[in-house]
Amino acid sequence: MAIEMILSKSALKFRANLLTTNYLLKTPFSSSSNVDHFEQHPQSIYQKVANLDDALNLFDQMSQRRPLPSVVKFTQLLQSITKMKHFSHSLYMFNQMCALRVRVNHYTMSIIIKCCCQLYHTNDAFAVLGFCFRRCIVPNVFIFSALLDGLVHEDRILKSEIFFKKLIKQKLCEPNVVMYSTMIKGLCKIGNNVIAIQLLRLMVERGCKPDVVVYSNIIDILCKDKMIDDAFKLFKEMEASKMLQEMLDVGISPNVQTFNILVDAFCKEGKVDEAEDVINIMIEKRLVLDVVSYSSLLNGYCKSLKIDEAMDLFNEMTRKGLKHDVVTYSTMIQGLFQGLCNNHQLEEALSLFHLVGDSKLNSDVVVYNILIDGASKCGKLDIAKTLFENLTNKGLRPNVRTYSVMISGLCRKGLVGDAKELFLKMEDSGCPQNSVTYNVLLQGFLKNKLYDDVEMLLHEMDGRCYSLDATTLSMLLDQIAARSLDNTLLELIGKLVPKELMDGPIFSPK
DNA sequence: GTAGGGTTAG
Repeated sequence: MAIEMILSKSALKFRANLLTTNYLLKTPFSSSSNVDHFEQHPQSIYQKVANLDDALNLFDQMSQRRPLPSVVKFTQLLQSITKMKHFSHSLYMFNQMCALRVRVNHYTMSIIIKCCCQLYHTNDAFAVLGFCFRRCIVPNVFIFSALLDGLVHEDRILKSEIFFKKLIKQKLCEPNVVMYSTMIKGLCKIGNNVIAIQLLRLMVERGCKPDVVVYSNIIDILCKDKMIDDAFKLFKEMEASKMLQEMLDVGISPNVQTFNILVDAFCKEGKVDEAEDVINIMIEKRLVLDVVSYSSLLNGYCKSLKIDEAMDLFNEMTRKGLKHDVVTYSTMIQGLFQGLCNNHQLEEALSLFHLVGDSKLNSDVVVYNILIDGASKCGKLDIAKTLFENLTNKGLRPNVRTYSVMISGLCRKGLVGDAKELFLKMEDSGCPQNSVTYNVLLQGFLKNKLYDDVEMLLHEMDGRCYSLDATTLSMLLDQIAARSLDNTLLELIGKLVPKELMDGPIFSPK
């Protein structure tokens, strides 16, 4: 079978440490009862567990029932945990489900694949396909979408394109609107907007009707594409309205979210007044503004440093009964930091953070990243350090951005030794460094005149195929000009310069 | 009972 071809390579790479392959493959077909006697919980409880502890307790209870609750209930619980982003716990629970011989199905497998992907183990996710086949679960569009999203998530856009084309050519799966939307997002991620728009045309040709999400995405990328300079701004706006017209032509009315994209686009260009106009049109059209509409405008105010307006809007949302979520809090906190970084604002940001209390809103690593970065940019490294410790104490795992902002903060204070130590700790903590981490540390070394370390790091970057960002590059060239660095390094540096910096925008010739 | 659009690092 053709699909075995897709599996063969990735299956070999399957790492047993994530999902114990042998164990999974040995688990015989289910003997889980079709009759569900676990009815004392209302239906919704599996989908609405409040936190990880509750979910794990519920899972224990369910596991002890005989006969076992249905796979639907197990899967719903699995999904709740996945939505809370406890991906490793989901995988653990999946293993337990298999041990209990729950007859896992398409729903279960698409969740498991998503978990692997979110943990940056997309190769393992592909290997999970082998498990599906052994269980006679023929991958469907949900499973393939999850895999495609995994490749996009890992920035393996070329791979995702190949995979997507393979699915179509070998008739393994006819992509639906969500899958096209994922592929379009991937293409946009690497600035391949032209191809993204071609794909929009292709999906129409193939009889798949783009929906508001696809159009919103296209409008979004047309609006915020930084590759196109100011001269093309007008074109972008025209193109955006053409899209709106097309949407009307195919009978999709712009909804709140479509307007949201326009609000967002205006805000990102610093045109808050125009964004306000759009909001007013929405109000005229009696569209109910949702948390996303406000979120975009909030972001607009913050980016334009109109912090008072942002705070007013933030409070207005509460008055209108809209619930703040992780994104609105993050945006507001970020805004408070983005001001003049004076003590007053740092305090305000921190008090907002504490105001949230003990909810999941202040257990979000993104919020911590913003706070840590903000605090260290305000010169309050001690606060940044405390936040970093708090995060770990809460059982949250710092991600690559957390480490990068911490390393950057340490270097800013000249604590390069500590920065280096943290940098080395990353790999052991299961959070490998990326190109940004390298650039941050490299800048730290340069600023602190540690030229031997600079050279060593450049070689490591070469080995990992990472590239230099514009700031690091110019700092390196300055040091070479000043003869602090040997000009024999130029060849190595040349290898580390990304093509975009040399030639400007690249458009795929395909 | 499944998936895709709004927040973070150089």
